[in-house]
Parts: sequence; C-alpha cells; structure tokens
Amino acid sequence: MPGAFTLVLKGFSLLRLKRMNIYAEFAQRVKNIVSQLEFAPEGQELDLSRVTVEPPRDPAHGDLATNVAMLLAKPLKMKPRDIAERVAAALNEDSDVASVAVAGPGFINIRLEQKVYSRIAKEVIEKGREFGRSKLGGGLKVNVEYVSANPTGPMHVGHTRGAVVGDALANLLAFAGYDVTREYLINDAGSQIDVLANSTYLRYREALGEDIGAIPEGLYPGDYLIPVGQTLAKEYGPSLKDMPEAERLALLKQVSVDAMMKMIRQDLELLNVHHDVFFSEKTMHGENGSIATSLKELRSRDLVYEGTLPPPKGEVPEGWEDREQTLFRSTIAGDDIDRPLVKSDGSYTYFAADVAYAADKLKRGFKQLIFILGADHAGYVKRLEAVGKAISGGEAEVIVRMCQLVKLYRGGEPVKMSKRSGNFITLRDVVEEVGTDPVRYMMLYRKNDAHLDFDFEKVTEQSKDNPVFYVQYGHARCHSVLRQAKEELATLDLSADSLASANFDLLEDEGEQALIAKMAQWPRIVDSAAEAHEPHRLAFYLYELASALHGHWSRGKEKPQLRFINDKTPDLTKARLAMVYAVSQVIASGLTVLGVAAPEEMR
RNA sequence: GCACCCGUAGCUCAGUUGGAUAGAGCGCUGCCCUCCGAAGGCAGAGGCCAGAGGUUCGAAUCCUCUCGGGUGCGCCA
Repeated sequence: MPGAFTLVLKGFSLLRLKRMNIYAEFAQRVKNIVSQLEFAPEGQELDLSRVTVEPPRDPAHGDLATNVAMLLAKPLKMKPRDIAERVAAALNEDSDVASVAVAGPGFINIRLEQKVYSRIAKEVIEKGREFGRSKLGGGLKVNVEYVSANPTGPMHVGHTRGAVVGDALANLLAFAGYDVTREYLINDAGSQIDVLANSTYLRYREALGEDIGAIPEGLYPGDYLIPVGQTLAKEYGPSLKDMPEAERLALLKQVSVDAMMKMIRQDLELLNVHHDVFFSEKTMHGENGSIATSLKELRSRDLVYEGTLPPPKGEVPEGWEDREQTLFRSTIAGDDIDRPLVKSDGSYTYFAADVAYAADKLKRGFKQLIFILGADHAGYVKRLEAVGKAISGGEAEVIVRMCQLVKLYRGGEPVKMSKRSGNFITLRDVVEEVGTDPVRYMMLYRKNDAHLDFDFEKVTEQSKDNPVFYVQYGHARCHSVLRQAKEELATLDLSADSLASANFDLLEDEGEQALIAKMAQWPRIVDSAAEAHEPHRLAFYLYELASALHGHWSRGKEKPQLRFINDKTPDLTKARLAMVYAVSQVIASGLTVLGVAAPEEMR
C-alpha cells in the first residue's frame, strides 16, 4: 500500500531537511513535548501520526493550531482541555512562541514571535524561487504519462486539459523532490494508422493531379494531410503507385506518423508542454517484441491464461460469441473481469500493449506510474491499477488522475463542433486565440476531476474574474514597486543579498504579517499538492497570495504610513521592499511550476 | 443492468486528506484614486453542503441506501 511507503519517505525527508516549513517544524515540536510530558502509562506507545499543525481557519486565532489534545483524549482517557492545558504550558516555554491559547473543544492556538516571521521572510529572500522546493519525494523515480494523443491529426481541444494537468503535475513532482520522467506513448500500431496511411495516399494522388473527389467515409478528411501528400509527390514522383502494396503501406505509415508527430510536438510547444520520452507502441509488436516476451513471462507467473469470459450483463452486443481467448488475470488485483489480450484475428489488443508497456516502465525502475487520462477512459482505471499491482507484486504503484471534459463557450453560448467535417476545434485554435498563459491557468484553476466550462471571452478578460491576470498582475505590481524604489532611492541596494539583511522585525503591521504568514504556507502547499497529485492547489494558493498582496496594497492608500516606499524611514522601507521582493519570488516560483509566465509589467 | 466520476450561495467553483462561526470570484447593494499600477480594495445581502441513516469528542469530507447529472461497459484505440 502507498500509505506505509509514503510515511517512510516523509520521515526520511523530515530528517534530511535543514529547514522545514514551520507547520512540519511545530508538529515535530508538539510531538516531542507530548513524549516528554509522559502522558502514557509505562510501555504504552501513543499514536502521534495524526497530529497536525495547521494555520487556523480564522487568523484571529493565531498563526498555528494543533489538534493533538483531541486526538489523545481517548487513548489517555483524559479531557481534551486538560491535555491541552499541559501541552500549552510546555509550548509557552518555546522561545519562538509569543502566546498560547486553548480554545473550542481543545484546539491549541499558537501565536508566533515576530522573529519567526523575520526568519521566514529572510529565508524566502535567500532561497528566492527555490523557496518551497522540497525533498518529499526523496528522489523516487516516477513516470508521468500524459497526452499520448493518437498521431492521426493535430491535437484536438479535448487534449488540452490533460496536457496541461500532466505537465504541471510533472513540474510539481519534480519541485517536490521526485525524479520525474515525462512520457508520451505514440499509438502508431493500431488500425487507425492504416486509415491514416490510406488517407495520406489519397492526398498523394491528389498532389499528383488526380481528381480524388470527396474523401470517402472512413478516411480522415482533414486538410492537414494535404502537405504530407505534396511532400511525398515531390520526393517520390509517381513511383509510389508502382510500389508493392505492403512496402508502400509501410512507407506511408512511417511518413504520415512522423508528420503527425511533428505537428503534435509543435502544438505541445505552443502550450509549453514538454516530454522527455516519446515511446513508440510499434516497437513493442512483432514476434520478438516486448509484448510477446512480456506475455510469455506473465504466462509463466500464471497472470496470463486461456479462458472464457461471461457475456456482458444487460444488453448482449450483436455478434457476441462465447470463445476461449488469452486473458490477463486482472481480477486478482481488483478489476471486475479478466481482460482479453489477443483479438480473434490474432493481433494484440490495446490492453496487451499497455501490459507490456507497464512492464517496460517497471523494468526501467519506476516506482510510481502516473497516468493522466480523459474522463472517457474512466473504465480503464481499474485494469491499469490491476496491471501495476499484479506485475510489480505490489512493489510499484499505479496512480491514475482523470480529467473531466471541457465544455467550450463563447459569451455564454455553447460552441458547437462538427467532427465529421474534419473542422474540429484544435488546441492550436484555442491557444492562438487566448494565449498560452490563460489557457494553462484556466485548465489548472479547477479540480482535475470536475467539469470545466471554458469561455473564450471570459478567459481573455483582464479582470479579477480571470485568475491568471489577477496573479500575474500581483507579480507585476511587486516589480512596479521595486522599479519605483530604484528611481526614488538611488542609494538603496536592492539586490537579494542586501534585502536579506533587512530588519524584518520592523514589519509589524497585520497586513505585512499576513503576507509573510501566507508565504510561509507555500512549502506546505507544494508538499500536499504533490502528495495528492493535485496541481490545481497551487493555482488557488497563488490567487490567495495575490489577493493578500492587493489587499495590503490598498491599505497603503488609506494609511499612507503603510506604503512600501518612504524616504524618511530607510530601514523600514528596506524591510518592506524585501517583503515585496519575497512575494514576487513566491508568485514567480509558483507560476513557473504551473508553466505560466510571470511578467514584470503588464502595461 | 453494472462500474467509475460529480451534486456546496442565483451562476462558476474552492474547502488545508475528519476540526472551531462552510469560503472566493461573478452578479446584486453601498463605498474608496490630490496617494508606490483602480487590470485594484473595503463593506453588505445571499447556505437544510442533493436527501436519509450510520461511524465519533467532531462529518461538506469516511461507510450504506435513495434521488439527480456525466462517462464507460469482450476481440475500438
């Protein structure tokens, strides 16, 4: 199970980290206090794994809150508040703690000394964009597979979400200390590639001057194959027509797939999506291919066998015949039925390729196989998990994240698409109209398994309604202040080194403390988002941080003494500019993980 | 018929892995630019967290059932 493994890693990373985030830090201190207080009768081990230290929901309660008293009430048979009082008294001795209060059912609320804020601010400036990078993953090898769109045409708008979520998740995991490989499976072996090749052949003949008429049903009608046909005509002249059919088909397949992949890579580049490995499915087929060898090996482990399946419940499909076939024993790992590996014509099913592909990844040493799938593949989740579990014997883990469908709107009206004509809306259409940053942020500003409405007009709107502009604007505002300071205070050294030495103890305003407290949460957000495989949490956090900045900014309008730049108080000004710089670093860092630009001005 | 995902403010959605009085944006009402970027901020109204049981100190969150929406259901990829 993942749980035990993750815990080991966590313990490992906690020991390794020189500076941990304050929440993890205080959780450890609380645990130490509990064991020192010797609540438990002799020989009894207290389970402290569920002890948490979190920011309280209401900032008025302080900076940190822990649930330890409530958790221990039962095993110790004590009242939560009695436990809380004793822990609180011990916490009060901590020199980082300004005050402690017991509240509600037994919460312990902690208010931190100013110097803790100062320490955090200093750390952010020293680490810059590296602040928040963690060792949570402990270098664990993980494989993230995303996009894997069929190489039969340009990327469809429907691929966008999975591409962005997968890419951002990969970035996030890398930032959280995992050894990440980003992978794309090229489905270049199925019957759809025959269709592609035949469609290209038609365009080739067209390029040679033949009248091909309407594109027949069953072939790809899109214009994108026209240049492929033209290139072939230029390169080979009419000679392809005389080529033996098998040879010609092979050539057409190769040329077509290469052309489509080139197009797809350009589309991905446009979206700022990147992969390390493009894995060809075709290379796994054939007599000595990895599918054949994998199945052989799995047969020897009794994971592959010959057998029959019960007919599907409900409506039995037309042409159903009860026959014996080659099956993968996915039921032993939680799948509903065992899954067929070989079609009646003797060729492998798509699933067989998946089995071999998973085996290949495991052989390459990956401990987590992460898949980003569209909602239309929901039925595939169980069997993928089963494959990982069965083949690795529980050593590795398969994690599937599904992306729900995106509905397109324009000014509130649904956008209709007709697939049949080949004029579907492409990923390129969308990116070229609204831009990479808004597309990416919108796709990440939602839980991945929730439906997403994407309105072309709203996404290009430059207002609070549009989170990407709000966050980028926050970043730009920080730089605006720094530019202003440079002009007004020519003698002030604004380098990171200099700013790190500012006297942060001067930042006593509640808005300033709120901003620093918000930044202190960043490492914690990174870790929890990485553990949950939910990059959208970063997008929401950045919105909150930007909001804290905008709010504080406006307070300077009502109370001029709160403004960042004041030539009469140079030390305070320096501390405030340092804080502004720190905020810009966290926003830039977060946007970078999300693959979104952090512009310094937006005029 | 079965499986998976989702039901939270009028609308679009968060909710820190079970914590305190459930939050944000849009929309609505009323305010704030002689002032570092108003692409911004402040305040107000708006809730039976689809419904019913259960688990426990404590549930929007976990379990069961019901209702409502989506997706998929040998040899398509």
